[in-house]
Amino acid sequence: MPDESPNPPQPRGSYAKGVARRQEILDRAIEVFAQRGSDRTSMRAIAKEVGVTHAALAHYFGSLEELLVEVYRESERQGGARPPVNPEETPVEMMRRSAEVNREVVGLVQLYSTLVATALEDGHPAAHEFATTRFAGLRQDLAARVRLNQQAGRIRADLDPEAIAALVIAASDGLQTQWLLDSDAPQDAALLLLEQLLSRP
Amino acid sequence: MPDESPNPPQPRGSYAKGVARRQEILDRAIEVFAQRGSDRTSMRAIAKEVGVTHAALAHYFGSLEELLVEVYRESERQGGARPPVNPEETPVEMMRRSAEVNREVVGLVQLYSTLVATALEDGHPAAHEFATTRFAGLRQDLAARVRLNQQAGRIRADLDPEAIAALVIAASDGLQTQWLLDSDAPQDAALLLLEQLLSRP
DNA sequence: GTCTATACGTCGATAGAC
DNA sequence: GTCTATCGACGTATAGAC
Repeated sequence: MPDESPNPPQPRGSYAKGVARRQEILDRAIEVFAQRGSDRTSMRAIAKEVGVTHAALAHYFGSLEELLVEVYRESERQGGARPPVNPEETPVEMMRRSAEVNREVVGLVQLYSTLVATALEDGHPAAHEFATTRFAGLRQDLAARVRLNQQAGRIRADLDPEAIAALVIAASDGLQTQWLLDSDAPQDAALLLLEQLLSRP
Repeated sequence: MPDESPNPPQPRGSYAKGVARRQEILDRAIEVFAQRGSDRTSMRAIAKEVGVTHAALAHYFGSLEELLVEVYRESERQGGARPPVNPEETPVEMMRRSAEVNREVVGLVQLYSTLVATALEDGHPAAHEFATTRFAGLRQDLAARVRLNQQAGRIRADLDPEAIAALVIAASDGLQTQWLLDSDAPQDAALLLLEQLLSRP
C-alpha cells in the first residue's frame, strides 16, 4: 500500500474517544463474564449490561466471536498484572497458581472453554487464531521454564521439554474442566502428582 | 421403582416403529457428524441431511442439546464394539488407542468438545448430566485399572490411583485438543512420557 | 468516527392440522 | 408420527443522525 501520508490517517478527530469507549466496554464485559458465566451471552444481552445497543458492539468488535476473544484476552492481560513471576518457577507450580486464581472467576474459565471448543470447528477464524497462538505460546514459554528447571536440577534432565510442556498444559486444562463439573475431582492432587513425577529423583 | 406392570405400558401401538425410526435418525446423524464437523449443526441442517423436518427431530429428542448428547453417546456405544479390551491394559495405553481412533473421526471429537464446554455453563442439564457421568465413570474405571497395574508391578505402587486416573483423563483430553489445533503438537510423545513417568522404575 | 434504528434471514421451540 | 405455521430471539448488515 504505497503513498502513505506522513500524517497517519487513523488517530484523527475523536479517535481517542473511540479507544476509550472500547476499553470501557471491555472492562464492563469482563466483570459481567466473571460474575455470571458465559451463558446468556448474546450481543443484545451484553450490550444491555454494558449500556449500549448491540449494534455498537458490532461497530467496535466486528462480530460476537471477536468480542468474546477480546474479552478473554483482556481479562488475561489484566490478570497478568499479578506479582512478578519467578522465571524459574516450576511449570506445574505456575499452573497451580493459575488454577487457584481461576476458581474465583469461573465465568472466565467457561468462556475459555467455549472459545477453545469453537476454535476446533471450521469457519471460526478469530477463535482459531486465538487458541492456536495461545497454545503455541504457552508451550514455548513452559518449555523454556522446563529447561531452566532441568539445569537447576529441579526437573529430571532426561525428559523432552516440549513434551513436558504440552503435558502440563493439557493436564492443567483437563483438570480444570473436571473440577468445574465436580468439585470433588482431585484437581490439585493430580497436579501435585505430576509435579512429583517430573521432579528429579 | 415398585409396581411394574407385567405388560410395560410403553411399547403400545406403533411404538416399535418409533424406536426404529429414532435409531435410523441417530445412525444417519452419526455419519453426518463424523464426516463434517459439529459445525453447521442446526436442527434444520441435521433434519435435512437425515430427511425429515426439524420438528420431527424435536419430537424424538426434545431439544438440540439432547440430540447432540444422544448422537455422541450412540457413537461411543458403536465405537465401543471394538476388540475386547484387556482389563490390565495400562490406562495410558487405553487412551493412546482411543486417541488413534479419534483421529479418524474428527467431527465427533469436535462434538465432544462442544458438549463438555456446554456442560460447564448453567442451564444445560442434558450436557451437564452427560459430562458429569462420563468423567465420574471414566475416573472410576481408570482408577480400577491403575490398581490392577500397580498389583502387577507395572505402575508405581506409591501413587494415588484416583489422582492418576484424573491426570490421565485430563492429559488425554487436553492433548487431543492441542493436536486438533496443531498437528505438530506432541500428542503421542506427551502420552508416552506420562506412561514412562508412571511406570515402575 | 460514533452510535442508533431498523430490517433480514436463521435459529430452537411449540401448537395444531392431518 | 410427522407435517406446516408461527413465535421470539439471535447475529449480522446497512442507512443515516450526530
